Amino acid sequence: MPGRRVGRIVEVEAYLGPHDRASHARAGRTARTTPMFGPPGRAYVYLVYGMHDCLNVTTEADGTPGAVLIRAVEPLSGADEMREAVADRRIERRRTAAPPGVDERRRARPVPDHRLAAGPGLVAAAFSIERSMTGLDLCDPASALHLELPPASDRPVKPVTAGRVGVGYAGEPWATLPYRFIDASSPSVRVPVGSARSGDEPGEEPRPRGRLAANHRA
DNA sequence: GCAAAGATTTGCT
DNA sequence: GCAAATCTTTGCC
Repeated sequence: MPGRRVGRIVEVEAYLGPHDRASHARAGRTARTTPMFGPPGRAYVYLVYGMHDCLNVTTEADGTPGAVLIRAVEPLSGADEMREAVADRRIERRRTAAPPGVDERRRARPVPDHRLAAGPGLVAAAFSIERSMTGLDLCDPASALHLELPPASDRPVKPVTAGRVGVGYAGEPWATLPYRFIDASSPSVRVPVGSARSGDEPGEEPRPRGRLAANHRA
């Protein structure tokens, strides 16, 4: 399928229920957080900082809140489509005129493939994800946006854990619990210093991994 | 009803 | 390295 955007999920963060002071579910079941309380495998897309959409995948049984934030994806195919989608969204969300020369400079020095979806807001932009996709069944291959299992031949994950980003307001222990999961083998992530190496011992079960795929056009 | 802060990215100093 | 851009949701009066 031409233009199909596919990438390897290389960084995620886990958000738990109301007891997790860093989770949106800390406010309980509200209009915004209702999807977090729904069935697993569905999309929960929210707006952060008034400008970026972020994709979460619900994880718990229906009635129990929990989700995983997709923080970074390494493009495997459709990189040009992603670049176009990111550029489109930047223009789309721009309310004030861009400084002169900015767009020209960007065209002259395009973002390298591995950085196209190297952040939660960029993942949404690169895959044309928006809040209206909340509730979408990401486990259904027919969904415009969905999760896929990689072939066994994929390079192995170098699992690393770290504290979640931007949740200092939650206080301890929530701000520093190792709920951020990184594949250090990817050029699309930056491994923080002092982060804990986890698993990856010989003979251990392969770590879960996955891909994000978009069939829809930008 | 209003004020504050936010699971971020970008561009300039 | 820092501050701006931008708007929704939550918390408190």
